Amino acid sequence: MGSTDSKNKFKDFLLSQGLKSTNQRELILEEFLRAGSHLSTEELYLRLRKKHPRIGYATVHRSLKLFAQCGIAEQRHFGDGQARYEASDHDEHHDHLICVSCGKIVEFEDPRIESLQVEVAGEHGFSIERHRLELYGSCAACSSTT
Amino acid sequence: MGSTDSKNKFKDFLLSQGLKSTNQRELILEEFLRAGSHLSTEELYLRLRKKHPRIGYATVHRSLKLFAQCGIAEQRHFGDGQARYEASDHDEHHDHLICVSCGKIVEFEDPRIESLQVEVAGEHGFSIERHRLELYGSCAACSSTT
DNA sequence: TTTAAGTTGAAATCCATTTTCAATGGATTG
DNA sequence: CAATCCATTGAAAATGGATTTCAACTTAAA
Repeated sequence: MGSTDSKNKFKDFLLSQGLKSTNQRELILEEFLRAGSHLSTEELYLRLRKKHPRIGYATVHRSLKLFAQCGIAEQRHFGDGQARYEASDHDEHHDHLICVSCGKIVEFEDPRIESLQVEVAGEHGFSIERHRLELYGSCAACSSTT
Repeated sequence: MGSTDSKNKFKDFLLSQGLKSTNQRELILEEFLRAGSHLSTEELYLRLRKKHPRIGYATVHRSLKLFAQCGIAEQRHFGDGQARYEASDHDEHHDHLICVSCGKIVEFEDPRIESLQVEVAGEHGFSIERHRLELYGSCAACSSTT
């Protein structure tokens, strides 16, 4: 999904909900899309503050929630106690590899795992809505350093 | 792993760390083993309080952390904002199915998924230490009620 | 404009978790 | 057994990320 698509989708969302387009929301969305994935609220706030010191943490927080509601972002938790957000890519679901040493996060997808999940859930009478798969370990760089 | 094993393992752990066996720790461990899986600190504390009103929340919290350190318990997060603990079963790893409607938690394991995880991680140069796989959806009972 | 309603940012609040600290208790030593 | 040392306990306070409050400010519709 291109960044223009996301911006339009967000505008449509605001309209449809009777919410307003504001300068802050635009700035926050732009920085969010520019910054790449897996940012915490805090990190996005700090990045924004460099150029726009008047934007408050609460507004960043509220905007990220709106992005998630609208479907252009997704909230994640990787066990460090902070929520992180990533830009949605609705065509492709993906899971995460997290390096416990340097914090690097790599996305992957594997249809074989996906279908096994559905199968296993079915055996227990469950129908899956969503799932979370995270692999924690050492990336190539960190493995070779040890 | 039997409950006697866990108790012995915990005593050995305390000794090896220069920590002390106390009445509270024994009571908390017994209730933890008796109560079954996926309890939050709060839930365990409330159960204990019925029979032992003098045990404090902080002590329950600290004991659970000790159980985890010692390897007889594991901490989990299922996205409801509370940490949960379950008794370790070191022979068998397992993952979780969580019903988003009634909160029911079912454990499962699938060696095929496990080995695919190792394979996929290897393709990205990662060596896995641990992973987390959670499937969220509706259990049989909740699906039929809708 | 004018007006009604949503938005903003600083500060306050929330809530699970974690820490503090004075009192208490376990275990080692003489 | 008594003395001593040091870990433990529990109530209360502190912490930290997430969320809400509220008065001032914007936006967009009339």
